[in-house]
Amino acid sequence: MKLKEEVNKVIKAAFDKAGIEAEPIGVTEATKPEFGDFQFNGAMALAKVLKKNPREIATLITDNLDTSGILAKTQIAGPGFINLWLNDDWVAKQCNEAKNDERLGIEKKEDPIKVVVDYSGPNMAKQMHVGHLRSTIIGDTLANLLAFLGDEVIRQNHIGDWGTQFGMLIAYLEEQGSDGSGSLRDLEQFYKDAKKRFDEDSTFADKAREYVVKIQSGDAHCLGLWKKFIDISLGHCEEVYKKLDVNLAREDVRAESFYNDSLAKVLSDLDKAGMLSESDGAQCVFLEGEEIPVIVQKSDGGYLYATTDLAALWYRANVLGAKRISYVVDARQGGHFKQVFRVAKEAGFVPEDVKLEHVAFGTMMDKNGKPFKTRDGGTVKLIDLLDEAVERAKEAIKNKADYSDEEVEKIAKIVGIGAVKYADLSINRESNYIFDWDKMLSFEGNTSLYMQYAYARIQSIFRKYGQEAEGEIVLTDDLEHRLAVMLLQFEDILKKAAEDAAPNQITNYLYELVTLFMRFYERNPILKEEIDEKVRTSRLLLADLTAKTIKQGLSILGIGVLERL
RNA sequence: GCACUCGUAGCUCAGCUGGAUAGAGCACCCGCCUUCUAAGCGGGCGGUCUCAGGUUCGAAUCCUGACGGGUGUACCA
Repeated sequence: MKLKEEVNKVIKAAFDKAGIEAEPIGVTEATKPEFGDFQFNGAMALAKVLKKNPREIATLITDNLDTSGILAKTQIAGPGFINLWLNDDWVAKQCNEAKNDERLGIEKKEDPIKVVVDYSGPNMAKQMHVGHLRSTIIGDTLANLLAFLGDEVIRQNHIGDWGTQFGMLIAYLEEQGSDGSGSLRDLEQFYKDAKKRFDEDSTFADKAREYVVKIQSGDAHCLGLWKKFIDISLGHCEEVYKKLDVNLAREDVRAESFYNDSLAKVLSDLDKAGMLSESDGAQCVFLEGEEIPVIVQKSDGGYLYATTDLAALWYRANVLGAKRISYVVDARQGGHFKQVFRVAKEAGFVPEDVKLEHVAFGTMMDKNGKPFKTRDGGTVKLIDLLDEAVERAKEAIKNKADYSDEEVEKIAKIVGIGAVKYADLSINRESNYIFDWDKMLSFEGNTSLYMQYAYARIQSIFRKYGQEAEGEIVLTDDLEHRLAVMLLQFEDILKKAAEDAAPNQITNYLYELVTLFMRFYERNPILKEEIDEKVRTSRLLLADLTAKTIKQGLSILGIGVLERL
């Protein structure tokens, strides 16, 4: 239900009827319940244009507002605010329609486009650490969200599998024996050991350098080793994805190496476009207004990540046919993407109508506001964080109820992982954020558990009720009214969140929704004997729609719900 | 130096297409389980929205500047 749009239509109709030629600005949610459901603040702005005082204009508008349909009541307040109350019957009717619809009344986009969401992008030479969390889950959420709204989403995992360090790594892998899966269990350690070997033994170092060249020239033996290394390394990532319940599969992997054969063409195309110039022996693109050029080929002939990104942009726009390409990458790469996007557009690699966006996110800091490191200067491994989250959830559940071990496992996974994801998704992605182990694993207040708990409570009501609720939603008080209106806002929220690529708008909404529901739950009993049958049915249905909305919202965030908690 | 970004309660953060008395969570204090799950609900405490100008009927929100944190700044990704 595009709620705002419906209300805006009513305002527009009033404008037409009143003979006001200006296009009305959109309504906004009322800032307080006393001010109704929505407010229209356009009267003040029109004062100058129409040369009338704002209250007069507000009166003119309200006199022409149709209060026989969507709206029940209007009110002029302050300098010329128009407060709008939605009609209970109309709201109830919309809720009734939503509850009978699989998609909760949310239509699929009429004009879907292909969208590439580039996220996660782990480096194959390194263990995934907490810093990779944001890209992975923000990207996954964005992909889920766009897919739900109807776009054709193409997930792309641009893994780092190419570069000089792989010579060293595969040389070391070879030395460690044929299988490698054992010594590769801890990639961080493996890298350190290989590096140590590289630094201490010149014969090994020479071999490593030789292997780099060999992989790049397609030597079968080295390529085989490299593939094995990537396979094992990617397997580690997939273990994390599985634990995180992230929708990234093998077929979404489009590694750096995939673009290897296109790099020379990137250069020649840039040259054809007359954008290439040499500087200090390197091939560069100088952009107007930019101090630093985009280097696409080093003086030694090697290519750089800008070159790969250009090849990837070309591929995504022309082969995959994407109209929106979203890179969910650390904000520190903002300068890089700004330049690469410009080069891609100016060189015609990407058509004008394709939207390129860097969905940037802030850096993780420690409690002192310094870039995050563990005490010993390392990084917190993502897999350890996830395991710890599940462990803590387990502890919290154990003394709650008499669950079987199996149930405890299942619940702890959903609760623990949900908490970690929610903690990350619920903050504005653009700001830096402080990594706080305890906060991330907290189950109090604005956490995923709060939503899961509300969901479980609702399911519990239905278990107790023991039958399907048949009937209609009828709103009987202000709290039910507010809850119902909030439920109808779901689509508006999702649309905005998709546009802004901002998962925290969804968490904010869910939190507010659930807060309202919790109050409703406390104040408006459902199964008590003295409750009128029709009221009971209506409340049951309202609770049901709330549960479905929570479930759908959390599902977009990649967080599960439980029937019992 | 230049560029980007952030600065809101003791702490962690919302709010930023300009709107009415700036909101949560945590922490602290008080109240609520014979009544649908107390991982909950209600109430209290807590703010010169970094500072100074400007635009506006109206600024936490937009603009300019200062200060402070973070980040980036040609052959790593």
